[in-house]
Amino acid sequence: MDRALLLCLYDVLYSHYGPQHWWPAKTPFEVMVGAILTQGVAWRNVETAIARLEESNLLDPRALYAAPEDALAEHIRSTLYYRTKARKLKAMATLLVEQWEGEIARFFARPTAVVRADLLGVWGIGPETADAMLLYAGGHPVFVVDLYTRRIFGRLGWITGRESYAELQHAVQSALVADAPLYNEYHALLDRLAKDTCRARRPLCSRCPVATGAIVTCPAGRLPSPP
DNA sequence: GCCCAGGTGGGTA
DNA sequence: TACCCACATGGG
Repeated sequence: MDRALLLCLYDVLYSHYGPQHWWPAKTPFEVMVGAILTQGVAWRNVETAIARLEESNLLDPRALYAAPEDALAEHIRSTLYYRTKARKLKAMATLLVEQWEGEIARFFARPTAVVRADLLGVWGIGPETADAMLLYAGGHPVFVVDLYTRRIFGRLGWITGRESYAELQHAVQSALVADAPLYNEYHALLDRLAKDTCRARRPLCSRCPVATGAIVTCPAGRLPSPP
């Protein structure tokens, strides 16, 4: 992954869209809950579930840990696979309460690799969810690779699309400095771009700043034209 | 009515 | 390892 191209794309997106203010949550624990609930669904479906959990005072590790799984499931029906996700939330709360007394800050205040291994050990938390939690709840400098990231990089011709999660993450992280605020904003901007283009079934070359001419004049001046 | 949305775990070849 | 499938709502 080319450092100059990555930074160029970032600059173009940031100047076009501005800061995205991710993650939209009041507490780190709410980020962790949201990271599980958003698996495989659009964020708007998650918002109603988060609101219902908040109304019932369940956006707290101990409260979630103590709540019956079936009752929990009813609160999050809007997020698809709600029974599965209720089980995932309980698994996460079990780790945080039984091993960390519900103290999120202390849980994250360890080396990135150690926290990541703990998260990946929880049933229902895979690499993308673990990294979203590390970055947006714990402030750890890990680049989150999601479907949107793959689509954008793929359409720019930067990747083949067959790379593994770890390969893509390593490619980005080794090209950029380890910088949590940068990774935070970059991921959010890629998401925004993808929603404006890929998901709307719109070609990358219309309505997309990558092809509006901004790229052509970027300092690196080497971004390939979209197909 | 039909398709798909910010993933993960489990099963099979 | 590399697919394939279940999970099971809501909006376009």
